[in-house]
Amino acid sequence: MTEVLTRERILEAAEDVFRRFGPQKTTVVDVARALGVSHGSVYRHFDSKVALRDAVVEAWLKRTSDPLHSIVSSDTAPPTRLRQWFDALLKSKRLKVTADPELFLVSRAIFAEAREVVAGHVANLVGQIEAIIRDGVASGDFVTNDPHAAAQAMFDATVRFHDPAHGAEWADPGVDLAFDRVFGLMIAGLRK
Amino acid sequence: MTEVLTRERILEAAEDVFRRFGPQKTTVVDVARALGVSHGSVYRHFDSKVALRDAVVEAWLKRTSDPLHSIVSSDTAPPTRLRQWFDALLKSKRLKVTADPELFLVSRAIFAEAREVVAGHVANLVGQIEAIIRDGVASGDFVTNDPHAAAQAMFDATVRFHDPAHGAEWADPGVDLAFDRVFGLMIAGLRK
DNA sequence: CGACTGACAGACTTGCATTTTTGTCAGTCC
DNA sequence: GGACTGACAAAAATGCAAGTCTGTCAGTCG
Repeated sequence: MTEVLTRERILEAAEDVFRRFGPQKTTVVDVARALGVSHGSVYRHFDSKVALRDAVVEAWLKRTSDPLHSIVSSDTAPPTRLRQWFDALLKSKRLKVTADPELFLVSRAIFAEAREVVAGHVANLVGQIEAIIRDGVASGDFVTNDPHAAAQAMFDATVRFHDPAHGAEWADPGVDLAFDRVFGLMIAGLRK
Repeated sequence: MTEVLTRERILEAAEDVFRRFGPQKTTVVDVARALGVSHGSVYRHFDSKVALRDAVVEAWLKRTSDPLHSIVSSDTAPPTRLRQWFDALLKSKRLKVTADPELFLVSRAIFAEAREVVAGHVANLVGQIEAIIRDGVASGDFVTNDPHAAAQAMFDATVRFHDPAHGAEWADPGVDLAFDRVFGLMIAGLRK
């Protein structure tokens, strides 16, 4: 009758419970209870509560970067595509602040702890920017002899608009204008 | 024999005591004791402990922006001058993390609270960048029809390198390279 | 008269005893 | 035999009583 307990079932249940109670307030006994098992069983799949929390946030972050892939491989002109990509990234980040404030707060903490969960996520995003820049170089829209460095630079320069540490500033009505200015300067640099 | 109690004398004493004990741990009675007065007297000059703390941090931040003025008005070529200015800013910020970790931590908190103390500091810095950009436009080194927007963009794009929220990342040996990439892209955007 | 004091109420901290939670592991059960 | 349980020790969180700090204000003192 009962399904076998898998990593995936635990992750799903944990995300639900985290969302209800906030990750700070939920205990691994709560997660186990939601699955109808003892908390000892959860420890067969995750070494610690921190590992579980990180895995939940990782999956949640992955759902940010996945839909952006379709923009990367669209056939819009690279400068416009780059803008669409960033707009989608920022929109998704802002949605997360309002839709999942609890998980957003944890991701903020995890970013600060510089865990390698985040390094993977960032590398993925930078890779996507790089792909668009390479297309732009091929089409003659962009000029750069190091697309990877340019992609890193764009990611770093837009930290204020996508890093959870700055989440509070996104409510300010001036951020859109601020992003516009930064994006304009970057794209001018790429167009040379 | 005893001097009159002034705002300035309180600020000086408070900064000293904050540096010793950390602003969290120092009480206004401690500050008053350092001045040989009762804490009630401190309240004649500052409305609250928060107001005192903000004033101390304001003075401390002002000492960052003041020495940068001499770079703004130097006669180095604008692109080089802009780089020197940023190098000086980042160096000073990093010095503060190590030299005054206690005050640095408070400034982090104050930045997050978005107090208007910080708005003034930022406006000042952006004004300095703007002045260098205007010189660059005059000399033909830079092309932009909105030097103020360009200055704001440069400030926002370098948030990762000067905002206290990112202080922990400055220890990473890769930051210098990261700043180089961002600065290179921005300057290319200004040169057009 | 105005700079300054210090007693005071209420808000906020601290320290500590109690309870909860994490993480382990010997043992059960299918 | 391997998935799972639940009693257990150690670590961490909680609540709460006692102490400390902030901010005020009536009153002193030169």
